[in-house]
Amino acid sequence: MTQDAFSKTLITTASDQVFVDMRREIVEGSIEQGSKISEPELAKRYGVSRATLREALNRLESCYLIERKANVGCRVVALTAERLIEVYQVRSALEGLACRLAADNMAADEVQSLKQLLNQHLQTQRVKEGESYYQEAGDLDFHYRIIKASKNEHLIHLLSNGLYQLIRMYRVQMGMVGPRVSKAFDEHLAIINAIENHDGELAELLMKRHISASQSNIQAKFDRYQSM
Amino acid sequence: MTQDAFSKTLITTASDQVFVDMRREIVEGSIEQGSKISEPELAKRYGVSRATLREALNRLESCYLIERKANVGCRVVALTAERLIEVYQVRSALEGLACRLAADNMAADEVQSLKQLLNQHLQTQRVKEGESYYQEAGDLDFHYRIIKASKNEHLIHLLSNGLYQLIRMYRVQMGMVGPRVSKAFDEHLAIINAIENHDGELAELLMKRHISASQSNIQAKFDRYQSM
DNA sequence: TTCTTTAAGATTGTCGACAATTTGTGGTTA
DNA sequence: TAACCACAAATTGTCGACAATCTTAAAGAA
Repeated sequence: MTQDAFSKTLITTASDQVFVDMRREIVEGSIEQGSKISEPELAKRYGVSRATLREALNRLESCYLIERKANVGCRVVALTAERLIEVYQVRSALEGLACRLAADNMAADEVQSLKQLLNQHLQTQRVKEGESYYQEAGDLDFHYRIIKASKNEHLIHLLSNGLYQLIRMYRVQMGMVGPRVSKAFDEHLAIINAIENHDGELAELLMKRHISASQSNIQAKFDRYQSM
Repeated sequence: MTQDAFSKTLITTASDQVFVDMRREIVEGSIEQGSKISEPELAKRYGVSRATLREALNRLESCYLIERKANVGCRVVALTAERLIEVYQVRSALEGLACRLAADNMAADEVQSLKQLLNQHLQTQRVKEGESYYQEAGDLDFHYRIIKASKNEHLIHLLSNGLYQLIRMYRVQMGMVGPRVSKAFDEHLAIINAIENHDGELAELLMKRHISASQSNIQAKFDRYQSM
């Protein structure tokens, strides 16, 4: 899988490595959602001490991938329909804000670069039809750039380090890969235009609508998944 | 100081205690903003091992009160004008959402209870004029109830455990105590009315405006503080 | 049988010590 | 003088072991 912009984490220490590895395994489902986590077992598996593992667990907790209870232990987050709605409500508000700020702040060359990304994205799409990871990474990169362009460090952190891994987890495990391609492209284009015109209000509205559509899409998959 | 609803944390372990204690000291300024944190020193001061202290530091990091760099250490967050703006932009978006959801979800008796809180709040205000903590706690409780009424657990967690301690830190250390009392009361009342009428759109707008006013207020204090 | 109690097992919380890395200081060289 | 390097001190990262707590399963009472 090609790595998306959200997943790039500077790895310095052993616990960084464990954190990144576990994050990937949880998001991709290798470590099953809702399952209990045994500290001794995982420490052995990653070849580190429990202290190091616990450091990683702490960080996984702050990005909402695991939940802890004192004297009881950790559990991987469970993907429920309710949580999906909650997360997307929050995402909509935050990314709407990011998009409005981006419309205010983004320089002309940044907008051009974003347009270029979108075109490139479309090309890849046509050539590699069916290979979903490119699209997934592409979509994420688009959102990432806009979030970055908000220039609001707190907001950037909240979305990149906090929310997006959980969103990815839903998308990956629901098998969100193909269908919404061309439609999402048009929506992205409309958002860029609003940003280019520095129309923050419109940009925010379009982004919220875009995310709302994404939510409906994933929710439909979720319902199908549930009824199997 | 009377404790506000946001600060109530269930204390089970030693690191819970250290976490709550340090949080209070950082918010109130006993541990100076921007100062470096020495793990051995603080561990000794709280009478716990470094492992326990580090557990607490991890949690302080996830509520944005300290910042860590690998192999370098922790530093208490620095209260800057830029960060204040960033935090309030995020707060406005999230609490606006919370308020809209509350307007959709809140039951009649919950609304009554909220009205009652506001009245009680006003009484206390008149009696204890000058004693600022009541007001501070009262205002926070008002916001807390609305956030809770959103019924969105993710949003609740994001605001209560994530953002509000940092907001409190600004308010406490800037000495936000007295002046905006009666005006804030009217704004609170208008918000309740919108919620009672289940007018989510209006409730969101009013809450955002209320927070925006709060921001201007605190920012003015900040500028005065800076120029001293 | 069903509910409560109790004890054994397993898991998490905490500790002190060691290893790895960074920081500060002093000396050397251009 | 200024820049660079080397070394020492201090700090953070990591480890294995012990203490406190929870879970489970067996034994006993209603």
